[in-house]
Amino acid sequence: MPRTEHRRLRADAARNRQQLLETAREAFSRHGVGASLDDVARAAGVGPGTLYRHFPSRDELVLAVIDDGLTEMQVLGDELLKDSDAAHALRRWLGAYIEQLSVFQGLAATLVNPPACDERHTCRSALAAGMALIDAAASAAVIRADVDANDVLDMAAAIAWIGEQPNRGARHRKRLLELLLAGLRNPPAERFSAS
Amino acid sequence: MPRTEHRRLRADAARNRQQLLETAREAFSRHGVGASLDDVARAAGVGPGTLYRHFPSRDELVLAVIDDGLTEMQVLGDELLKDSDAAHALRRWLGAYIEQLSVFQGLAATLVNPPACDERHTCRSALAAGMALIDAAASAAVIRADVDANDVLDMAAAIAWIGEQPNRGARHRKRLLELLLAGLRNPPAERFSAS
DNA sequence: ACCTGAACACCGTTCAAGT
DNA sequence: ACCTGAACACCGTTCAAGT
Repeated sequence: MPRTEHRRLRADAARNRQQLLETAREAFSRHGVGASLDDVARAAGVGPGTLYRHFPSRDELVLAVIDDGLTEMQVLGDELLKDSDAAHALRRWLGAYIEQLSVFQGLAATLVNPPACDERHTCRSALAAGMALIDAAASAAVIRADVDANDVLDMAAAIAWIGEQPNRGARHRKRLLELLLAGLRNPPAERFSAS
Repeated sequence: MPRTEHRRLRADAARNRQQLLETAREAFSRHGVGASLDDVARAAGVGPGTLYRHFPSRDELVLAVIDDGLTEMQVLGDELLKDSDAAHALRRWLGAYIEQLSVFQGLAATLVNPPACDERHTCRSALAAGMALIDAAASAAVIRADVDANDVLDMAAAIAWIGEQPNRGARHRKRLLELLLAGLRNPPAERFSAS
């Protein structure tokens, strides 16, 4: 069952909520996560107050819209954890994560924002799955053991952020992911003298 | 002479322009580059129309405020180009560049945006200086020769972007820069099988 | 040539009134 | 219990009138 109906709602309220989610997805696709919430409410056929009742903040609405995608990230992470090739598993997951953060313009910022992406959200489960993969790769010694897993996830989000800038796209994301992976794979600076 | 007076202006116009720049710097420091332009104009003692006359867009104002900082980046780049240690020079410059992009919340996005950072701006000279350093490092074989210099600059901006997110800061930027440098220094994936 | 500030359009958010 | 939509505050942007 979809997590978007986890709470018991009156029939009309559930319908409104669903309608808001669909309309919001459409609006975010077209105009990014900064799309006008007034327009969303209007297109969903409800008053602005109804939107705010269901989703107290923009971030809340954004996270609800991509809830399914985040669940997929978690499921994928759990599956890839069984993969015997930890390096391959990590690359796959990070690639998928970056693409997930790129479905709406401005989405990366929402996921990187701790107040938005808190314990109540699927977002956290997705990140936890990613951290497990990073840890596994470190244990298998296919990446360095001295990197902070949160830094890796931050870098992935940063790559998605770059990709959503003008004149950039999927190709850039791929290249930058390779750059990140190269940095993970290799020992810290030797030839680079500190400061 | 400061580039902020490159055009001849009537005395009162020049004074207004200078006042706007100072007030804007203050506002951007406090509220990020998204600060209210109305407030800036009010605090500078001019009407909103005057602000728009001097700076047709927010990006234009932002770039004017950090113009000196960008010039410093260019000068630093030119100096470091003479450094015999190309790896050290690159690290120094990228570190300074990341810090420069972190002086205001949201600044990194402005610099990454091509329509904002175009040929008329000091911003381009700064980026050119950085690219020269990257090329020099590649020629000296202290970094891989197959990385796109623009990707490196993008990554630096992305690191600054991460650093301006909640719960992150200068320490994160340092760590992530090391991660980037490790990726530059080392050959592309071997152990990581493609796809 | 430059400045002023009213005016317009738009948006997020709240809340009293309704069902 | 939930919805409605008017109302409020705020902001970017323009432009006619002024000096």
